[in-house]
Amino acid sequence: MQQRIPDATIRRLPAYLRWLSTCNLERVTSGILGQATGFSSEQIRKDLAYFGAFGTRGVGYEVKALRQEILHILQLDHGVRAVVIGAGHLGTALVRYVGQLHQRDVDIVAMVDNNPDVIGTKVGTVRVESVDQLERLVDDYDIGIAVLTLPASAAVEVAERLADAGVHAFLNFAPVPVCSKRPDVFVQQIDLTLEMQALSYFVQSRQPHHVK
Amino acid sequence: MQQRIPDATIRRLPAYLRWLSTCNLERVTSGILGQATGFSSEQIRKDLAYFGAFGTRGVGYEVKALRQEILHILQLDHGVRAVVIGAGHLGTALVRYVGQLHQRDVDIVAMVDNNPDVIGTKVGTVRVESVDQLERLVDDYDIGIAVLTLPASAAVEVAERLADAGVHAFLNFAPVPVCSKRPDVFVQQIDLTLEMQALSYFVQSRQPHHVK
DNA sequence: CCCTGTGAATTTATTCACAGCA
DNA sequence: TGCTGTGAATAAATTCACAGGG
Repeated sequence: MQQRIPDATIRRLPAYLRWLSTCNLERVTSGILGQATGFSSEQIRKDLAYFGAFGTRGVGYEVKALRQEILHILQLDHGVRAVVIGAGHLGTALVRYVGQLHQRDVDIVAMVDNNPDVIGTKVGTVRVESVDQLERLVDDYDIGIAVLTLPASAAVEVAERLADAGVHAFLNFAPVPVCSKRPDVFVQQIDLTLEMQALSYFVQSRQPHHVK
Repeated sequence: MQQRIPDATIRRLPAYLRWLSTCNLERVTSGILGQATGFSSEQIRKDLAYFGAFGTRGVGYEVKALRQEILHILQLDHGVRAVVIGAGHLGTALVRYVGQLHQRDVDIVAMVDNNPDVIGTKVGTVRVESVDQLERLVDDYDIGIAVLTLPASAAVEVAERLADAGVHAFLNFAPVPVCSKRPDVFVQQIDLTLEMQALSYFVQSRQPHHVK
């Protein structure tokens, strides 16, 4: 074995995981899981087979064991800690939203802002820290992921600081590319206006397909 | 001509568009545009060539003309109207966020909620309407896009109603697949917890690549 | 016989390489 | 010469098809 795992596979695993966590079944087949998550059964079998043979032929997969397996693959059994940079509308909304879900796989341990009025306040159970403390925070909490919800003007510089401090994974809501020159850093861009503009095309073309 | 346009191409066009709208240049080359947006110059040339030959050999592209062309391709010169369903933390944050950007290509004309306390209030300039008025709203404003920021429990049903009313494009923040049985409906899923879980994998693997 | 696991075929997307026009 | 436009080559992802164990 030991071949490279497709990106696309990794992105589907969390969807499988969520369904497995809420299905209340002992066993599933790739067909059932596919129905529930919207992917084809072959795709699911192929995705899982990259990591080993977890199923039983003629029967299917043990839900509990499969769930553990995916948690392990995604390194969610270690517990990953994240910071949200920017305590504006979007940042606070995300923190509250994630807080509502009882899901402690990825733990948001702090928020960061530069506005003295919000530094020291709390959003749910999460404290807002000063951006001056950024490096210390990353170090103290062993931060793996940073969620960027700040203005484009500030995002590039702060991302650079975070990367220097050892954060190698970003979820970037700022409408600007960050750390694009750093191959050691993984950036997932989420850009609402861009998504909506792309949707505009698909509205008219009415193409018969779904995107995950 | 008249071949099928790759999805991936359509998703890149909005990024080109944004940069063209803010670059303050007369002309660009595919190389410059690539540098700025993080894509390769060949990819940009190929993307644009699907729709015609807009450039001049040895020179590059006329910024203003190219911008118009992309607006037209994405149907953003028509003006597309959107509703945000759910006036909770996330919904209001999104509306404020998009309101801040002066960008009237996709116009958020209303929000919808079922909570009597927020119905009738305003988020920025956008009014919150009752979910009872959903169908009338879609019809009156000729809504093309719906942004779903409501609980999973309600999302499926409301999406179905929207689709019946004629909305064929969704940006779905609810952690549940919607309208998966309707090939005429295009759904772009955005799922924060799933994205973060996938990031967790990439943190450890430190793969040298970027995702757009 | 059912459902997994997997090579092979196909489709989709990206990169290369260069011909051709300003 | 410089940069576009594009066929050809490559790489990535998905679907097919079926062998094989329970």
